[in-house]
Amino acid sequence: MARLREFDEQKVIKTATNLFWKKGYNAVSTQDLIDAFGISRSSMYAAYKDKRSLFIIALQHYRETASQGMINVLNENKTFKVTISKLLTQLIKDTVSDNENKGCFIVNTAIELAPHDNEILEIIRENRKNIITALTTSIEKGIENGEIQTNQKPISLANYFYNLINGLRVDAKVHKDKSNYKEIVEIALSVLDNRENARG
Amino acid sequence: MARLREFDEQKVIKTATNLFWKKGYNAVSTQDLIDAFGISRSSMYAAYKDKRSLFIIALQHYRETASQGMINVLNENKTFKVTISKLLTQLIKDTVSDNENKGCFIVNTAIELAPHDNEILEIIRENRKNIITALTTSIEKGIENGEIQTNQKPISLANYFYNLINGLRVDAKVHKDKSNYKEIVEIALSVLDNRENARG
DNA sequence: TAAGATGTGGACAAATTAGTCCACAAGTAT
DNA sequence: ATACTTGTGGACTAATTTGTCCACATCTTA
Repeated sequence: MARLREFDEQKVIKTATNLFWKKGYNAVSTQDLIDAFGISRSSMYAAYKDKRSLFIIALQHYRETASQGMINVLNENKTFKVTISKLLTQLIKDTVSDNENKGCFIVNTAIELAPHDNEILEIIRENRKNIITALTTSIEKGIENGEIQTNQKPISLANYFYNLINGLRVDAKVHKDKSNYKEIVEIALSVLDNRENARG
Repeated sequence: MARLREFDEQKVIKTATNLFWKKGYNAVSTQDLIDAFGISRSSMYAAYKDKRSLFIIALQHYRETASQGMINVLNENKTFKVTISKLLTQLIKDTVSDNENKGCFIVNTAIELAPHDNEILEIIRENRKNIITALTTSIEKGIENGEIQTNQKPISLANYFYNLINGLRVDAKVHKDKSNYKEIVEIALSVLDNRENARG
Protein backbone atom coordinates (compact mmCIF):
# COMPACT_ATOMS: atom_id res chain seq x y z
CA MET A 1 0.00 0.00 0.00
CA ALA A 2 1.02 3.58 -0.51
CA ARG A 3 -0.22 7.05 -1.29
CA LEU A 4 -3.99 7.35 -1.65
CA ARG A 5 -5.82 8.55 -4.73
CA GLU A 6 -6.70 12.19 -4.26
CA PHE A 7 -9.52 12.66 -6.73
CA ASP A 8 -13.10 11.48 -6.27
CA GLU A 9 -13.35 8.43 -8.50
CA GLN A 10 -17.14 8.38 -8.56
CA LYS A 11 -17.17 12.01 -9.62
CA VAL A 12 -14.65 11.38 -12.39
CA ILE A 13 -16.63 8.44 -13.77
CA LYS A 14 -19.81 10.47 -13.65
CA THR A 15 -18.13 13.37 -15.44
CA ALA A 16 -16.69 11.06 -18.09
CA THR A 17 -20.07 9.44 -18.59
CA ASN A 18 -21.78 12.78 -19.11
CA LEU A 19 -19.13 13.96 -21.54
CA PHE A 20 -19.10 10.82 -23.67
CA TRP A 21 -22.88 10.59 -23.48
CA LYS A 22 -23.29 14.14 -24.71
CA LYS A 23 -20.62 14.23 -27.44
CA GLY A 24 -19.78 10.65 -28.32
CA TYR A 25 -16.37 9.01 -28.27
CA ASN A 26 -14.51 10.68 -31.11
CA ALA A 27 -15.63 14.21 -30.32
CA VAL A 28 -14.20 14.08 -26.79
CA SER A 29 -10.42 14.47 -26.49
CA THR A 30 -8.29 13.35 -23.57
CA GLN A 31 -7.67 17.03 -22.91
CA ASP A 32 -11.42 17.61 -22.60
CA LEU A 33 -11.58 14.81 -20.08
CA ILE A 34 -8.62 16.03 -18.04
CA ASP A 35 -9.98 19.55 -17.96
CA ALA A 36 -13.38 18.34 -16.84
CA PHE A 37 -11.91 16.06 -14.19
CA GLY A 38 -9.49 18.65 -12.87
CA ILE A 39 -6.76 16.04 -12.48
CA SER A 40 -3.47 15.60 -14.27
CA ARG A 41 -2.93 13.65 -17.44
CA SER A 42 -0.74 11.07 -15.79
CA SER A 43 -3.29 10.46 -13.04
CA MET A 44 -5.92 9.77 -15.62
CA TYR A 45 -3.74 7.38 -17.58
CA ALA A 46 -2.52 5.65 -14.43
CA ALA A 47 -6.05 5.11 -13.21
CA TYR A 48 -7.86 4.28 -16.43
CA LYS A 49 -5.24 3.00 -18.86
CA ASP A 50 -6.42 4.87 -21.94
CA LYS A 51 -9.30 6.74 -23.47
CA ARG A 52 -11.10 3.70 -24.80
CA SER A 53 -10.92 1.87 -21.46
CA LEU A 54 -12.33 4.91 -19.72
CA PHE A 55 -15.10 5.04 -22.28
CA ILE A 56 -16.03 1.44 -21.55
CA ILE A 57 -16.09 2.17 -17.81
CA ALA A 58 -18.39 5.12 -18.51
CA LEU A 59 -20.66 3.00 -20.69
CA GLN A 60 -20.92 0.32 -18.02
CA HIS A 61 -21.65 3.00 -15.44
CA TYR A 62 -24.50 4.22 -17.59
CA ARG A 63 -25.86 0.70 -17.87
CA GLU A 64 -25.74 0.24 -14.12
CA THR A 65 -27.86 3.31 -13.64
CA ALA A 66 -30.10 4.02 -16.63
CA SER A 67 -30.62 0.56 -18.13
CA GLN A 68 -30.79 -1.12 -14.78
CA GLY A 69 -33.44 1.38 -13.71
CA MET A 70 -35.53 0.23 -16.63
CA ILE A 71 -35.07 -3.42 -15.81
CA ASN A 72 -35.99 -2.73 -12.21
CA VAL A 73 -39.29 -1.19 -13.27
CA LEU A 74 -39.93 -4.28 -15.39
CA ASN A 75 -39.32 -6.54 -12.39
CA GLU A 76 -41.68 -4.64 -10.10
CA ASN A 77 -44.46 -7.19 -10.50
CA LYS A 78 -47.22 -4.86 -11.57
CA THR A 79 -49.38 -5.82 -14.53
CA PHE A 80 -47.54 -5.60 -17.83
CA LYS A 81 -49.72 -2.80 -19.11
CA VAL A 82 -49.03 -0.71 -16.03
CA THR A 83 -45.33 -1.51 -16.21
CA ILE A 84 -44.84 -0.71 -19.88
CA SER A 85 -46.92 2.46 -19.57
CA LYS A 86 -44.81 3.60 -16.66
CA LEU A 87 -41.64 2.86 -18.57
CA LEU A 88 -42.71 4.69 -21.69
CA THR A 89 -44.12 7.65 -19.80
CA GLN A 90 -40.86 8.01 -17.95
CA LEU A 91 -38.95 7.73 -21.21
CA ILE A 92 -41.00 10.49 -22.80
CA LYS A 93 -40.54 12.67 -19.75
CA ASP A 94 -36.77 12.16 -19.79
CA THR A 95 -36.64 12.80 -23.53
CA VAL A 96 -38.52 16.06 -23.39
CA SER A 97 -36.53 17.36 -20.44
CA ASP A 98 -33.18 16.43 -21.98
CA ASN A 99 -32.04 19.93 -22.84
CA GLU A 100 -28.68 18.82 -24.16
CA ASN A 101 -30.25 16.24 -26.48
CA LYS A 102 -27.99 13.54 -25.17
CA GLY A 103 -30.54 10.85 -25.94
CA CYS A 104 -29.55 7.36 -24.85
CA PHE A 105 -25.86 6.61 -24.35
CA ILE A 106 -26.37 3.01 -25.44
CA VAL A 107 -28.10 3.99 -28.68
CA ASN A 108 -25.49 6.66 -29.36
CA THR A 109 -22.74 4.11 -28.90
CA ALA A 110 -24.51 1.46 -30.94
CA ILE A 111 -24.47 3.92 -33.82
CA GLU A 112 -21.00 5.39 -33.42
CA LEU A 113 -18.84 2.50 -32.25
CA ALA A 114 -20.57 -0.87 -32.25
CA PRO A 115 -19.88 -1.60 -35.94
CA HIS A 116 -16.15 -0.93 -35.48
CA ASP A 117 -15.38 -2.32 -32.03
CA ASN A 118 -16.29 -5.87 -31.11
CA GLU A 119 -15.89 -5.51 -27.37
CA ILE A 120 -18.25 -2.56 -27.33
CA LEU A 121 -20.62 -4.37 -29.65
CA GLU A 122 -20.83 -7.18 -27.12
CA ILE A 123 -21.69 -4.77 -24.31
CA ILE A 124 -24.49 -3.30 -26.38
CA ARG A 125 -25.76 -6.76 -27.26
CA GLU A 126 -25.74 -7.86 -23.65
CA ASN A 127 -27.70 -4.80 -22.70
CA ARG A 128 -30.14 -5.50 -25.48
CA LYS A 129 -30.56 -9.08 -24.34
CA ASN A 130 -31.17 -8.12 -20.72
CA ILE A 131 -33.85 -5.61 -21.58
CA ILE A 132 -35.61 -7.93 -23.99
CA THR A 133 -35.47 -10.74 -21.44
CA ALA A 134 -36.99 -8.54 -18.74
CA LEU A 135 -39.70 -7.42 -21.16
CA THR A 136 -40.40 -11.00 -22.18
CA THR A 137 -40.76 -12.19 -18.58
CA SER A 138 -43.12 -9.36 -17.77
CA ILE A 139 -45.21 -10.09 -20.87
CA GLU A 140 -45.34 -13.80 -20.06
CA LYS A 141 -46.77 -13.01 -16.64
CA GLY A 142 -49.34 -10.75 -18.25
CA ILE A 143 -50.42 -13.56 -20.53
CA GLU A 144 -50.63 -16.06 -17.68
CA ASN A 145 -52.76 -13.64 -15.67
CA GLY A 146 -55.11 -13.28 -18.56
CA GLU A 147 -54.36 -9.58 -18.56
CA ILE A 148 -53.14 -9.81 -22.14
CA GLN A 149 -54.88 -11.86 -24.80
CA THR A 150 -52.69 -12.38 -27.79
CA ASN A 151 -51.55 -14.97 -30.25
CA GLN A 152 -48.17 -13.31 -30.53
CA LYS A 153 -45.15 -14.86 -28.87
CA PRO A 154 -44.01 -13.00 -25.75
CA ILE A 155 -40.51 -12.58 -27.15
CA SER A 156 -41.88 -11.08 -30.35
CA LEU A 157 -43.88 -8.57 -28.37
CA ALA A 158 -40.78 -7.84 -26.30
CA ASN A 159 -38.81 -7.14 -29.47
CA TYR A 160 -41.63 -4.96 -30.68
CA PHE A 161 -41.55 -2.82 -27.54
CA TYR A 162 -37.77 -2.72 -27.52
CA ASN A 163 -37.91 -1.43 -31.06
CA LEU A 164 -40.47 1.20 -30.06
CA ILE A 165 -38.09 2.47 -27.38
CA ASN A 166 -35.15 2.64 -29.77
CA GLY A 167 -37.23 4.62 -32.22
CA LEU A 168 -38.19 7.14 -29.58
CA ARG A 169 -34.58 7.52 -28.56
CA VAL A 170 -33.46 8.37 -32.06
CA ASP A 171 -36.19 10.90 -32.62
CA ALA A 172 -35.36 12.50 -29.28
CA LYS A 173 -32.18 13.76 -30.91
CA VAL A 174 -33.96 15.96 -33.41
CA HIS A 175 -37.51 16.48 -32.26
CA LYS A 176 -39.23 17.20 -28.96
CA ASP A 177 -42.97 16.89 -28.89
CA LYS A 178 -44.51 15.27 -25.87
CA SER A 179 -48.00 14.90 -27.26
CA ASN A 180 -46.62 13.39 -30.45
CA TYR A 181 -44.74 10.78 -28.47
CA LYS A 182 -47.76 10.07 -26.32
CA GLU A 183 -49.80 9.37 -29.43
CA ILE A 184 -47.16 7.02 -30.79
CA VAL A 185 -47.09 5.15 -27.51
CA GLU A 186 -50.86 4.96 -27.37
CA ILE A 187 -51.00 3.43 -30.83
CA ALA A 188 -48.13 1.09 -30.02
CA LEU A 189 -49.87 -0.12 -26.88
CA SER A 190 -53.09 -0.77 -28.75
CA VAL A 191 -51.62 -4.02 -30.06
CA LEU A 192 -52.24 -5.38 -26.56
CA ASP A 193 -55.98 -4.81 -27.00
CA ASN A 194 -56.25 -6.20 -30.48
CA ARG A 195 -58.92 -8.83 -31.00
CA GLU A 196 -57.29 -9.84 -34.26
CA ASN A 197 -54.13 -10.67 -32.36
CA ALA A 198 -56.16 -12.55 -29.77
CA ARG A 199 -57.77 -14.80 -32.32
CA GLY A 200 -56.22 -18.07 -33.42
CA MET B 1 -13.35 29.67 -68.39
CA ALA B 2 -10.21 27.64 -68.03
CA ARG B 3 -8.83 24.25 -67.23
CA LEU B 4 -11.41 21.51 -66.67
CA ARG B 5 -11.79 19.46 -63.54
CA GLU B 6 -10.05 16.14 -64.06
CA PHE B 7 -11.66 13.94 -61.46
CA ASP B 8 -15.11 12.36 -61.70
CA GLU B 9 -17.25 14.46 -59.38
CA GLN B 10 -20.05 11.94 -59.12
CA LYS B 11 -17.59 9.27 -58.13
CA VAL B 12 -16.01 11.48 -55.48
CA ILE B 13 -19.38 12.33 -53.94
CA LYS B 14 -20.34 8.70 -53.92
CA THR B 15 -17.07 7.73 -52.29
CA ALA B 16 -17.43 10.45 -49.67
CA THR B 17 -20.99 9.37 -48.95
CA ASN B 18 -19.96 5.78 -48.41
CA LEU B 19 -17.09 6.74 -46.15
CA PHE B 20 -19.07 9.12 -43.95
CA TRP B 21 -22.01 6.74 -43.93
CA LYS B 22 -19.85 3.88 -42.76
CA LYS B 23 -17.70 5.67 -40.18
CA GLY B 24 -19.43 8.90 -39.29
CA TYR B 25 -18.05 12.41 -39.45
CA ASN B 26 -15.39 12.48 -36.77
CA ALA B 27 -13.88 9.10 -37.56
CA VAL B 28 -13.10 10.09 -41.16
CA SER B 29 -10.07 12.33 -41.66
CA THR B 30 -9.40 14.55 -44.65
CA GLN B 31 -6.50 12.22 -45.44
CA ASP B 32 -8.90 9.26 -45.56
CA LEU B 33 -11.03 11.19 -48.02
CA ILE B 34 -8.14 12.23 -50.23
CA ASP B 35 -6.76 8.70 -50.32
CA ALA B 36 -10.16 7.29 -51.23
CA PHE B 37 -10.73 9.92 -53.92
CA GLY B 38 -7.28 9.61 -55.40
CA ILE B 39 -7.04 13.36 -55.88
CA SER B 40 -4.82 15.95 -54.25
CA ARG B 41 -5.58 17.81 -51.06
CA SER B 42 -5.79 21.17 -52.79
CA SER B 43 -8.21 19.85 -55.39
CA MET B 44 -10.49 18.63 -52.66
CA TYR B 45 -10.39 21.91 -50.77
CA ALA B 46 -10.82 23.94 -53.95
CA ALA B 47 -13.86 21.93 -54.99
CA TYR B 48 -15.59 21.40 -51.65
CA LYS B 49 -14.40 24.16 -49.35
CA ASP B 50 -13.85 22.05 -46.23
CA LYS B 51 -14.62 18.74 -44.58
CA ARG B 52 -17.94 19.80 -43.10
CA SER B 53 -19.19 21.19 -46.42
CA LEU B 54 -18.28 17.97 -48.13
CA PHE B 55 -20.09 16.04 -45.44
CA ILE B 56 -23.24 18.06 -46.05
CA ILE B 57 -23.00 17.40 -49.78
CA ALA B 58 -22.67 13.68 -49.03
CA LEU B 59 -25.65 13.76 -46.69
CA GLN B 60 -27.79 15.49 -49.29
CA HIS B 61 -26.66 12.98 -51.89
CA TYR B 62 -27.82 10.19 -49.60
CA ARG B 63 -31.18 11.87 -49.18
CA GLU B 64 -31.62 12.22 -52.91
CA THR B 65 -31.13 8.50 -53.33
CA ALA B 66 -32.15 6.54 -50.23
CA SER B 67 -34.79 8.77 -48.65
CA GLN B 68 -36.22 9.82 -51.96
CA GLY B 69 -36.55 6.17 -52.91
CA MET B 70 -38.70 5.66 -49.86
CA ILE B 71 -40.87 8.64 -50.62
CA ASN B 72 -41.29 7.43 -54.20
CA VAL B 73 -42.63 4.11 -52.97
CA LEU B 74 -45.07 6.00 -50.76
CA ASN B 75 -46.30 7.99 -53.73
CA GLU B 76 -46.88 4.95 -55.91
CA ASN B 77 -50.62 4.95 -55.31
CA LYS B 78 -51.01 1.40 -54.15
CA THR B 79 -53.10 0.72 -51.06
CA PHE B 80 -51.43 1.88 -47.87
CA LYS B 81 -51.07 -1.62 -46.53
CA VAL B 82 -49.33 -2.78 -49.67
CA THR B 83 -47.13 0.31 -49.68
CA ILE B 84 -46.03 0.14 -46.07
CA SER B 85 -45.42 -3.59 -46.32
CA LYS B 86 -43.28 -3.09 -49.37
CA LEU B 87 -41.34 -0.35 -47.63
CA LEU B 88 -40.71 -2.35 -44.49
CA THR B 89 -39.86 -5.54 -46.36
CA GLN B 90 -37.31 -3.64 -48.40
CA LEU B 91 -35.91 -2.07 -45.25
CA ILE B 92 -35.46 -5.45 -43.60
CA LYS B 93 -33.83 -6.82 -46.73
CA ASP B 94 -31.40 -3.90 -46.88
CA THR B 95 -30.67 -4.19 -43.17
CA VAL B 96 -29.86 -7.88 -43.28
CA SER B 97 -27.67 -7.56 -46.36
CA ASP B 98 -25.76 -4.55 -44.99
CA ASN B 99 -22.50 -6.36 -44.26
CA GLU B 100 -20.69 -3.24 -43.11
CA ASN B 101 -23.47 -2.33 -40.65
CA LYS B 102 -23.70 1.15 -42.03
CA GLY B 103 -27.34 1.42 -41.06
CA CYS B 104 -29.04 4.64 -42.13
CA PHE B 105 -26.86 7.66 -42.82
CA ILE B 106 -29.60 9.99 -41.62
CA VAL B 107 -30.04 8.17 -38.33
CA ASN B 108 -26.27 7.99 -37.84
CA THR B 109 -25.99 11.73 -38.40
CA ALA B 110 -28.98 12.52 -36.20
CA ILE B 111 -27.14 10.79 -33.40
CA GLU B 112 -23.61 12.04 -34.00
CA LEU B 113 -24.04 15.60 -35.23
CA ALA B 114 -27.57 16.93 -35.07
CA PRO B 115 -27.38 18.02 -31.42
CA HIS B 116 -24.21 20.02 -32.08
CA ASP B 117 -24.76 21.49 -35.53
CA ASN B 118 -27.87 23.48 -36.35
CA GLU B 119 -27.54 23.39 -40.11
CA ILE B 120 -27.29 19.63 -40.07
CA LEU B 121 -30.13 19.41 -37.58
CA GLU B 122 -32.32 21.29 -40.04
CA ILE B 123 -31.46 18.87 -42.85
CA ILE B 124 -32.43 15.94 -40.66
CA ARG B 125 -35.65 17.66 -39.66
CA GLU B 126 -36.57 18.40 -43.23
CA ASN B 127 -35.99 14.79 -44.15
CA ARG B 128 -38.13 13.72 -41.20
CA LYS B 129 -40.90 16.06 -42.25
CA ASN B 130 -40.90 14.85 -45.85
CA ILE B 131 -41.14 11.21 -44.88
CA ILE B 132 -43.86 11.79 -42.34
CA THR B 133 -45.80 13.90 -44.82
CA ALA B 134 -45.58 11.19 -47.46
CA LEU B 135 -46.68 8.59 -44.93
CA THR B 136 -49.56 10.79 -43.80
CA THR B 137 -50.83 11.33 -47.33
CA SER B 138 -50.70 7.63 -48.07
CA ILE B 139 -52.57 6.84 -44.84
CA GLU B 140 -55.22 9.46 -45.58
CA LYS B 141 -55.91 7.84 -48.92
CA GLY B 142 -56.20 4.47 -47.20
CA ILE B 143 -58.75 5.87 -44.81
CA GLU B 144 -60.76 7.51 -47.60
CA ASN B 145 -60.80 4.24 -49.54
CA GLY B 146 -62.13 2.46 -46.52
CA GLU B 147 -59.09 0.23 -46.65
CA ILE B 148 -58.14 1.30 -43.13
CA GLN B 149 -60.66 1.71 -40.34
CA THR B 150 -59.23 3.63 -37.44
CA ASN B 151 -60.01 6.38 -35.01
CA GLN B 152 -56.36 7.43 -34.97
CA LYS B 153 -55.29 10.57 -36.75
CA PRO B 154 -53.36 9.90 -39.99
CA ILE B 155 -50.43 11.98 -38.80
CA SER B 156 -50.25 10.03 -35.55
CA LEU B 157 -50.13 6.78 -37.46
CA ALA B 158 -47.47 8.30 -39.72
CA ASN B 159 -45.38 9.17 -36.69
CA TYR B 160 -45.92 5.70 -35.37
CA PHE B 161 -44.59 4.09 -38.55
CA TYR B 162 -41.74 6.56 -38.79
CA ASN B 163 -40.79 5.59 -35.28
CA LEU B 164 -40.94 1.92 -36.19
CA ILE B 165 -38.49 2.53 -39.03
CA ASN B 166 -36.08 4.44 -36.81
CA GLY B 167 -36.13 1.63 -34.29
CA LEU B 168 -35.29 -0.94 -36.93
CA ARG B 169 -32.43 1.19 -38.14
CA VAL B 170 -30.85 1.40 -34.74
CA ASP B 171 -31.11 -2.31 -34.09
CA ALA B 172 -29.61 -2.98 -37.50
CA LYS B 173 -26.32 -1.72 -36.08
CA VAL B 174 -26.01 -4.50 -33.53
CA HIS B 175 -28.34 -7.29 -34.51
CA LYS B 176 -29.30 -9.06 -37.72
CA ASP B 177 -32.27 -11.35 -37.57
CA LYS B 178 -34.66 -11.26 -40.48
CA SER B 179 -37.41 -13.32 -38.86
CA ASN B 180 -37.23 -11.22 -35.72
CA TYR B 181 -37.71 -8.05 -37.74
CA LYS B 182 -40.54 -9.61 -39.70
CA GLU B 183 -42.34 -10.41 -36.48
CA ILE B 184 -41.91 -6.87 -35.21
CA VAL B 185 -43.31 -5.51 -38.44
CA GLU B 186 -46.22 -7.93 -38.36
CA ILE B 187 -47.16 -6.81 -34.86
CA ALA B 188 -46.66 -3.18 -35.78
CA LEU B 189 -48.93 -3.52 -38.80
CA SER B 190 -51.63 -5.17 -36.73
CA VAL B 191 -52.70 -1.77 -35.43
CA LEU B 192 -54.24 -1.24 -38.86
CA ASP B 193 -56.59 -4.18 -38.22
CA ASN B 194 -57.50 -3.30 -34.71
CA ARG B 195 -61.22 -3.16 -33.98
CA GLU B 196 -60.52 -1.21 -30.83
CA ASN B 197 -58.85 1.47 -32.88
CA ALA B 198 -61.75 1.42 -35.32
CA ARG B 199 -64.32 2.07 -32.64
CA GLY B 200 -65.32 5.57 -31.60
C1' DT C 1 11.62 7.55 11.29
C1' DA C 2 13.02 5.21 7.32
C1' DA C 3 11.87 2.09 3.37
C1' DG C 4 8.87 0.90 0.00
C1' DA C 5 4.95 1.66 -2.85
C1' DT C 6 1.82 4.31 -5.33
C1' DG C 7 -0.26 9.04 -6.77
C1' DT C 8 0.53 13.52 -9.07
C1' DG C 9 1.96 17.34 -12.06
C1' DG C 10 4.10 18.93 -15.86
C1' DA C 11 7.18 18.48 -19.53
C1' DC C 12 7.73 16.00 -23.58
C1' DA C 13 7.22 13.51 -28.06
C1' DA C 14 5.56 11.45 -32.18
C1' DA C 15 1.67 11.17 -34.98
C1' DT C 16 -2.26 13.12 -36.90
C1' DT C 17 -5.34 16.86 -37.67
C1' DA C 18 -7.56 20.50 -40.86
C1' DG C 19 -6.46 23.80 -43.83
C1' DT C 20 -3.18 27.10 -46.83
C1' DC C 21 0.08 28.33 -50.38
C1' DC C 22 2.50 28.37 -54.54
C1' DA C 23 4.56 26.94 -58.77
C1' DC C 24 3.06 24.86 -62.61
C1' DA C 25 -0.37 22.44 -65.85
C1' DA C 26 -4.07 22.73 -68.88
C1' DG C 27 -7.80 24.55 -70.52
C1' DT C 28 -10.62 28.99 -73.10
C1' DA C 29 -11.13 33.23 -75.69
C1' DT C 30 -9.28 36.71 -78.56
C1' DA D 1 0.07 32.16 -80.23
C1' DT D 2 -0.81 34.62 -76.09
C1' DA D 3 -3.18 36.23 -72.16
C1' DC D 4 -6.20 34.85 -68.75
C1' DT D 5 -8.47 31.68 -65.78
C1' DT D 6 -8.98 27.69 -63.21
C1' DG D 7 -7.24 22.84 -61.75
C1' DT D 8 -3.54 20.10 -59.59
C1' DG D 9 0.22 18.28 -56.76
C1' DG D 10 2.90 18.58 -53.04
C1' DA D 11 5.16 21.02 -49.54
C1' DC D 12 4.11 23.37 -45.51
C1' DT D 13 2.17 24.93 -40.94
C1' DA D 14 0.01 25.47 -36.67
C1' DA D 15 -2.86 23.20 -33.70
C1' DT D 16 -4.33 19.12 -31.62
C1' DT D 17 -4.10 14.31 -30.77
C1' DT D 18 -2.91 10.22 -27.59
C1' DG D 19 0.22 8.53 -24.72
C1' DT D 20 4.92 8.34 -21.93
C1' DC D 21 8.33 9.70 -18.57
C1' DC D 22 10.34 11.37 -14.53
C1' DA D 23 11.05 13.94 -10.37
C1' DC D 24 8.67 14.61 -6.45
C1' DA D 25 4.74 14.09 -3.03
C1' DT D 26 2.31 11.34 0.11
C1' DC D 27 0.80 7.38 2.12
C1' DT D 28 1.55 2.57 4.81
C1' DT D 29 4.15 -0.48 7.44
C1' DA D 30 7.72 -1.97 10.18
